[in-house]
Amino acid sequence: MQPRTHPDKFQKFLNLCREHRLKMTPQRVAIFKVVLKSDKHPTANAVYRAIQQEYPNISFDTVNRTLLTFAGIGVVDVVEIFGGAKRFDPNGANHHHMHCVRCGTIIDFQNRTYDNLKVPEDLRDEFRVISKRVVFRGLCKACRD
Amino acid sequence: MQPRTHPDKFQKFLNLCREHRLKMTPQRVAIFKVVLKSDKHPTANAVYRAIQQEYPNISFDTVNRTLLTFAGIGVVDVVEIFGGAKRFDPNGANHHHMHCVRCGTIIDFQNRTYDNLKVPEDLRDEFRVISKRVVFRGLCKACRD
DNA sequence: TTGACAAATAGGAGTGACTATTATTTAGGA
DNA sequence: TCCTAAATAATAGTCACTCCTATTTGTCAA
Repeated sequence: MQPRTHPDKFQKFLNLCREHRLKMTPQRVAIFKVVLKSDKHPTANAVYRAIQQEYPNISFDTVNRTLLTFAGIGVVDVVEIFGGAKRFDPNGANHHHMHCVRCGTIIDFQNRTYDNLKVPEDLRDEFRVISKRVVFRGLCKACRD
Repeated sequence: MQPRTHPDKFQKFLNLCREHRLKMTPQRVAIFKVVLKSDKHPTANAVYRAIQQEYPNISFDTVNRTLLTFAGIGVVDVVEIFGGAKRFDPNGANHHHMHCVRCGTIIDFQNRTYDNLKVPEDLRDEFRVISKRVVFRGLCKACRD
């Protein structure tokens, strides 16, 4: 049941669900495992298609609703987009994004300096910041040529 | 025809359209003026509803297509979102965004330090950066209470 | 100034991505 | 084991585009 890799992530997932009184269904486990394994930033539909291999009778609505529930309790993140379907991110670590304006690919990258950006003093009264991210738009190597 | 304020922005708009061989139709002028006046980050539908006051027969498709055309030549920007309808931004100046996770409001803010973020050396080979933006997610003052 | 024509628009149909509804099933506590 | 609230499957409905086609209109060249 538990993936061989990421045992700590799976445990953290179980703990978050327990904290929020979510029932542990086989569908939820399967959805979590698919998102966790994905190195991209899958849409609800992409997760749905992957899950169907194992659960042919699962409904899209269940997948989508579950992903939104997971986002609500911090199991996954919803990623910023410039239109189109929502994308989900299992990457718990702080990271930043590059978006290719031509092919739509989103590339993660790490940067300690960006992680430590200070929120300007005058904004702290207006806004409680939960997450910070630097977003680049441009052309990836393949699309640049 | 030309808005009293922003004469330079309107001229820049005309120049960009001419450069790209776009015909200057009354619909395009009206759409540009609506987006320019908007201090929010309107959706295509919001622009459509505003335009209808002046042009009751304009079609949604014309508004949407025109906004995408404008985005393509740099007259407006498409703003990062976390789902839902595309949002457009007339603010030519470099700026950054705060998104309220509860009510969805997007607040612009200026920050010189963020404007001058250096793109990491090792990414410059992989990606040609066109724009940079810092994106906060959190709770605005109204939703925090 | 006046055609000619490619570009642009209006209206409407079609598609993808959710989102709501409802009957049925099930996880998890008493 | 039983009960109940939560979760799911199936499906209908809504929203945000996106495509298609007939008609109109800027723009340019004569």
